[in-house]
Amino acid sequence: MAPTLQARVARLLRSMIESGELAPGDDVPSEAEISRAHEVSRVTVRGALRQLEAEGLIESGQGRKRRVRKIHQYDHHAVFAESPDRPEGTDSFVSEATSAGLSASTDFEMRIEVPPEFVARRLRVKSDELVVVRDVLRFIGNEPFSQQTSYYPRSLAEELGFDSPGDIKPGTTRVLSENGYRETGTFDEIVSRMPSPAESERLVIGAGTPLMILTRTAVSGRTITRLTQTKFPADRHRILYEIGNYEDVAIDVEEK
Amino acid sequence: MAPTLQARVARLLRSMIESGELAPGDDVPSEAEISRAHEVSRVTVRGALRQLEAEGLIESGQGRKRRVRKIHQYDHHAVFAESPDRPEGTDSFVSEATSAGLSASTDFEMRIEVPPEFVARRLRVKSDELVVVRDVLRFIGNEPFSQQTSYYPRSLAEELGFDSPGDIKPGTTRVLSENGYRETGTFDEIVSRMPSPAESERLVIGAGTPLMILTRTAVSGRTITRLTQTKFPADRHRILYEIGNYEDVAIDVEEK
DNA sequence: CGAAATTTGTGCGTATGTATA
DNA sequence: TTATACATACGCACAAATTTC
Repeated sequence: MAPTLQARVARLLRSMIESGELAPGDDVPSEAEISRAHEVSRVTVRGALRQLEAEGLIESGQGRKRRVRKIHQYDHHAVFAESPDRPEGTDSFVSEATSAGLSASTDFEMRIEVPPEFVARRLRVKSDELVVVRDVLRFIGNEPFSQQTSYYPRSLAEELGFDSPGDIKPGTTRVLSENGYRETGTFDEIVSRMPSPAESERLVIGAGTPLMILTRTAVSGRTITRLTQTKFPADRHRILYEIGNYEDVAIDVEEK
Repeated sequence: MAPTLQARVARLLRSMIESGELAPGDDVPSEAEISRAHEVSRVTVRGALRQLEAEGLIESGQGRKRRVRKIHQYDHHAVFAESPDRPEGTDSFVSEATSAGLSASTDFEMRIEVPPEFVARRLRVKSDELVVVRDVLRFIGNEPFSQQTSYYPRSLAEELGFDSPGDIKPGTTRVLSENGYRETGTFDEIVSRMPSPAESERLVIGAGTPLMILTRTAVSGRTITRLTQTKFPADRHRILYEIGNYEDVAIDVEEK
């Protein structure tokens, strides 16, 4: 069977991107140009471009020229990211970003609410029991970077005194650790899916880029201390797990 | 600003899905029906449906009715999946699947080739040096499940005798382990992106579902023993990391 | 800085092809 | 085989945002 017109146009543009003829950041030819050059209707051209956008290769917006998407790459070191053994008052996020010469900031919010069903299940609290929620939206410059929501059993938060809306700045794992709840185990779940419109807006996610969602349930001895769910726009993030001893060999992991 | 027509239609259908009025597996009303009911053109309806498809909420295909997507969920236990301490001749995949009453199978292929650049870098071999490649495509029933490619330094493969195209069935980590290369450390990278057309075809991935890619570099003492890259269609997979001791509390992690 | 040109987004109509039911 | 439903493809017009002058 012959490939369709729009498939042919898409393949042509795709190969231009993959070969580097169209480099990240470059303008993609306009709909009109492609239409004229290949003598196809604008509908056909849009069909082709839509495919490339869905593949995450290009980005577009009303009035803007289409561009070949460029991808940065931030690393989330899952094993160490929330370690209590780091300088006071810093997130792993802020320290990693500033050391790379980037301006990082966070929006912080705290509230007490009835937990979503899946949170209640993992924290083993009754579904009508309240939990303390800490919400962090992280930025690099003006760009949203990740969004994180943590849930704590209310009893635990009360015991350690972070149940008041007065906010305790970064370092809840540290507070837990210093009060006899050092984490002894973590259970991480990683899934990926396309963002909802609300998530797209909040995290400024273009079409064709998925969300990675890391859900960590942490344990101290026999106590479940927290559930933290982090949403990462997948075009800017990589999640790393360094396990065991690999330091003798220094694995080289730049890019891709 | 007033939302556009297609945005309104999309929002309406989305809320029907989220509320459960349209359940997973249900037929979505046809383009013609929606067009008549809301008195909008078919182009507008298609615009709305395309958004929902890009969000991964519905699936479509020429001639078929659109359906609300249903998602299974298979768990990849990253820490234990490739442990050498499992019964001979099984992968974690086959054993987990068959114990759940599912028919699992694999397509296996072995070859020797010049490694991609990122593989050479991680394995620390010269980019013109050959590596042994083992390729596995896993199925549940007739449905592709995941695709995995492993790379081994040729010298190591020769030493352990799995460098001939004669194929060694599952259990390379076991062979390594039994010959003095028990893994002492792993370095995992997890990224997510939309699949290329080739990947979509091979793994049968519908529009609106991302790929999760897990790249593991394994180390035994001072030797880098392998690089394994696994591609998971994100609608059917969850990657889990169980770290430390959490067994006293048995975290409840069904669904979502 | 403001106006004009460009570019993409939305929206209508119509027709034909093709896979599925 | 027939009917249905989606995919592709053409034409046109205007709106909205950005880019360029």
